[in-house]
Amino acid sequence: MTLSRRERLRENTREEIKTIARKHMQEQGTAAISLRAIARDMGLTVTALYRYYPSHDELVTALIVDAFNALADTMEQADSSQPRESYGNRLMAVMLAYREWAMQNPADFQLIYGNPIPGYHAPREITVPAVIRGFRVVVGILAEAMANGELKPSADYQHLPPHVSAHMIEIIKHYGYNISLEPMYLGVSGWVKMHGMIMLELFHHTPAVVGDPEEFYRFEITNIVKTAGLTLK
Amino acid sequence: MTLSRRERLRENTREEIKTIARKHMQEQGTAAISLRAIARDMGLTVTALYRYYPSHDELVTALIVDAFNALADTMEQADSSQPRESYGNRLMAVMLAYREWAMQNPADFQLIYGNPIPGYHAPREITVPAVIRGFRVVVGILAEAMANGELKPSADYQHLPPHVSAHMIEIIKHYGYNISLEPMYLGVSGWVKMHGMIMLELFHHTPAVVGDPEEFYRFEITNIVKTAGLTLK
DNA sequence: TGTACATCAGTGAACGCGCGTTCACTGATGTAC
DNA sequence: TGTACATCAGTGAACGCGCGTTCACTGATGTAC
Repeated sequence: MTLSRRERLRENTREEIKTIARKHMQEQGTAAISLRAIARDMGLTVTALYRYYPSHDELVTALIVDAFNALADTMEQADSSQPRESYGNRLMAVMLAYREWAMQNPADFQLIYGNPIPGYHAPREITVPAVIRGFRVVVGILAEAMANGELKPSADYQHLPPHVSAHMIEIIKHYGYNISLEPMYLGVSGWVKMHGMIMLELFHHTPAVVGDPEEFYRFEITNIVKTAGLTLK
Repeated sequence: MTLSRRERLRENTREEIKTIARKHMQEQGTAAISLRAIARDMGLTVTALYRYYPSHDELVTALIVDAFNALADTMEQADSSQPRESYGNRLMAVMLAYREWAMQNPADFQLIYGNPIPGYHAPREITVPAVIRGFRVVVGILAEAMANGELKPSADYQHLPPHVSAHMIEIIKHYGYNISLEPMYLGVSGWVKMHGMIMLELFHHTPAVVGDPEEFYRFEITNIVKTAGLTLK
């Protein structure tokens, strides 16, 4: 579908607004996204922005959706950069890409996973599908590995508390993940650790403890992958 | 050291200011700590507050220090609630207390571990010792367990990347932790996972995935403790 | 025990700045005949 | 191909609100002789 000249200009302006909003987030934090400040930077009056986003909240929502999608894009790319049958390497690549993206886009990461913006409530019907996309990448790799008998059966997950396993099975059905409980559990368990390391690094808590956060991260995710019984080539 | 009547009243007012600031944080987020709003709630003029805290930033610093200390208090109490020789149970109790505190004081947890407040920079010489206190509890338990031969030697930590192990050894020396590298690594590795689960729960990302975040948390930390070779009684 | 003086808590006006949103408008660009 | 009209981008004033900080001040409480 081709866009008219006017529509193209309009799209450009919408993108420019988001770009400047992101710059402000990097510099002042996610709470500092301000229509007036953006307008000032663009050499426009505030009111002009209302032609592009009907309110402050709509702009924030657009930024959140963009961030989730950019993160998922990065993960998908990392996945496809490795040979299909090297499940361990694919998982490593995805996890490294996840951290890499967070470090290069700290404000966007805070926007989607950090403190909520005061007074803003994300509409779940918009953000949830975007989260799913990223998680699906991890789950997909684990499912393929399992199907090919490369996942070490862990004693752990058989003792999962009843509510947790029931809910995970529910989720698997609901989102159409084509996997069993074990890879689902492994995915979540690895994800929370990844997330902890990244959050702590992002807010400068880990460097003081581990020295080199990237080395530490790499070490930890290597262990996760090995514990799952996957081999690295 | 006894305080005069005036000094006691003064201390009360300082505490009341912080209490109301915390209430505002819970309701509006950490970025919403405002001297004017606090004064309004107390029935005072803004300028009166300047008698108690010389600036907005000083108040925030006081809140941060309080939060770190309250968290460390909770951890120490949990530790001493268990028999001295039940290292596994002590560790479990401390980790459960850590989450419990975060859930009961979400705003304080965000204040110390979440997005920084725009324009505020925490003076490290004040906050760092407060962080150390909590970590020392975990490290202490691991050290005692190790001294009593209860820690399973893990193959993992021997392959720690050079920068990481060097830095950890440095930290052990600097803060006078009386432990070797292995319990230090186990402490950090467990901490980052704990942190990830709590952060995700705090911002409502996990419930959608694991159903019951507390059950999941308990399951994961039980595995951490068992993996370290500690027994639960 | 009473009085003079210092200390302290709190006031009120002001400065200079920020924000999101509504409204009636001007002037340029695109479209239909 | 030229003209009339509709669509769109952007303006400028205004509303009503928020914030931290400084300053000169009043009036109550405590202290020293």
